[in-house]
Amino acid sequence: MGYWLLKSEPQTFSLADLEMAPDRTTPWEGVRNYQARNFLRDGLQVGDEAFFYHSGTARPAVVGIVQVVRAGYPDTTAWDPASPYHDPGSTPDHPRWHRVDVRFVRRLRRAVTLAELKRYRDLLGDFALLRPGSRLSVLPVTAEQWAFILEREAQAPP
DNA sequence: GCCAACGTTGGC
DNA sequence: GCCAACGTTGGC
Repeated sequence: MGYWLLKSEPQTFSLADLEMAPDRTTPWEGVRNYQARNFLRDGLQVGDEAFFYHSGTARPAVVGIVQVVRAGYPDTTAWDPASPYHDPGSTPDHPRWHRVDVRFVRRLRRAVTLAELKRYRDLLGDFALLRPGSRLSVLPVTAEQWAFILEREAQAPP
């Protein structure tokens, strides 16, 4: 089973929004970066778990856990001219962008902030989130990194 | 609001 | 294929 991290700006779509969504499930769509697209299309499998990460805030942090309930399938918002994610280069015959469906699992007992993760950079190894200038909105997490962040959750903030 | 990092575009 | 210009992301 794989582990991932999904970024979202809470003002656009927050963990609370997911909690209130029908079935507590949402398509993870609108990703328009090829590397992230490849993870969505080929990497994330049903049953995989992902951290829900809030970016673009004063306190960027891992705030929850979601589970993949549908593996990669075409992102139809790409060929919807009314969608902010419209991309005329993607067509039903040749979809360029993909999405997955994720379901809310739980909120973390406390947010584990980016600042905190940076303090433990040495213990986290090569973590995609901590790479300089990393802007990937979908990124892989190793089993060790996953376990470590859950350990941090169980402890008092540093 | 600023700025660094990065991806994409398009001229050549 | 190179590279400058531009737009976007996202932390601070």
